[in-house]
Amino acid sequence: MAQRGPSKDSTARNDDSLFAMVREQLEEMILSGEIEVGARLTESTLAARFGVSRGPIREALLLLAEAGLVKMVHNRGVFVREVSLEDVLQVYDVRAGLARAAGRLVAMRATPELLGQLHDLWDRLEAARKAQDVHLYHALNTDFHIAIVEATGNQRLIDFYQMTERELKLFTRRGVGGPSRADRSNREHLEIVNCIANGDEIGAAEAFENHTLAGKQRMLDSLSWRTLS
Amino acid sequence: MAQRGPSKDSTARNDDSLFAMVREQLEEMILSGEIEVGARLTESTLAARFGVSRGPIREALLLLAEAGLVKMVHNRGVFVREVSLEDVLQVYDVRAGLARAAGRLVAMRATPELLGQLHDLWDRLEAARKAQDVHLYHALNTDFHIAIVEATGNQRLIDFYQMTERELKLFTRRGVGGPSRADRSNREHLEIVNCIANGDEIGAAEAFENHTLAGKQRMLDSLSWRTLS
DNA sequence: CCGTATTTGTCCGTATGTATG
DNA sequence: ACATACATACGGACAAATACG
Repeated sequence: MAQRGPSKDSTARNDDSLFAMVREQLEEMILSGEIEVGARLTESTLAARFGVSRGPIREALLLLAEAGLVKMVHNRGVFVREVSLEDVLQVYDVRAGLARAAGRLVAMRATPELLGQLHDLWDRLEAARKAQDVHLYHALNTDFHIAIVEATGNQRLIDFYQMTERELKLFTRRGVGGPSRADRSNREHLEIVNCIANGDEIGAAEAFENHTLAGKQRMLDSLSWRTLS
Repeated sequence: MAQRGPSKDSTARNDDSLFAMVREQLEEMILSGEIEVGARLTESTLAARFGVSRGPIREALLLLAEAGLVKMVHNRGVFVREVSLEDVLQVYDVRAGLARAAGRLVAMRATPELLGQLHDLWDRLEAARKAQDVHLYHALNTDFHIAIVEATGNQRLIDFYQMTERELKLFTRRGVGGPSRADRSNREHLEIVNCIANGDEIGAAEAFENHTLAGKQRMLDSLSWRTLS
């Protein structure tokens, strides 16, 4: 009897293990908003939904809890974590530090390929800004930051940054709005690229750090704009 | 039949769940060196050792893998991770960024209690330095850094810093040696404390960041000293 | 306040995949 | 290269704890 490999009903992917697959799918469902914030995740329900046993489900939930996406309460269950404004502000402060490290490291090992990629991303950011396409700008903005962080080749830095990315996405997925001041944001992007191109470690570190802190402030501004309007 | 609560043979602690208890114990065994680097961790063996089933063992191992202490290979097993020199250097770079964020944040919310604690730690560091007690200095050094990071009240920053702490401990537990230049290290500590006391955000950030990068260099120096001697 | 139902936490059995002689 | 042995990955079932009526 086929005890293994239940053939995965939808979006069949041949990943390492079942719990890794479940983890990815659940993460996507949570971040996309398919599962609402604060909702309860029942193991047996998920097991039926994914067509697997409760074992892999438990393991996936454990990893999601470690990643901060869900909260496990002993003998009570797991719930999608609600990220408060204070949480987000703290995450931004951490990101500022990570960004500084990334800027410093990437300026030491800038390749023509990376600079080309960044310039390309900048052009598309500029286009999105002029077209006032907030969603596209936001997506490209994330890509730009990730590209720099990944270019450091520092795996822990990449992991940490991705963790903050997930947490921020969990917060902002209910909709970012308001005037995002993309003009200033993209000017800062350009300064970062220039510092990297010049091999200016200190400048790149400072620019990326300040860009992150400015992003924190911009998010606060756009939030207060929402409450006022 | 008592399916729950197998009475825990040694060092009985009443924690939340079995997997949390197993995780703590295993982490301690790995970091203390009771389990050697590269060793294989067999589920059934651990299950017998801890007096629990393989379920909680799997979950604990999963968390340890996420923390970077062990490495899981699909359908092969889990092994205590070997931390290379490159890994450690990368961790130091990340810590530099985290330290900068911590310095900036803590200078904004310095309390007399914290300053008293830091001054006390500094005095003890100075005593350990003069007594040339390398082990004590190292332990106090860790306490000093942790105290600053925890004083930020930023939970993610604290978590990230603790992760780097574990990874470094996994590397240096085979013995740090050589001339550690504790005189310069503690001078830098004093500068950090002074900046915090003055509410100098930029200075504290810069001092803590540079102290971390200098620590990276000092570790490199002490390592080359070992290979030469 | 108590009984019942649902869910979590845990244990055990079995098939698959890898390593070894 | 083949067969055997062992460990992992998963599925299923039972007891305790919580939630609800």
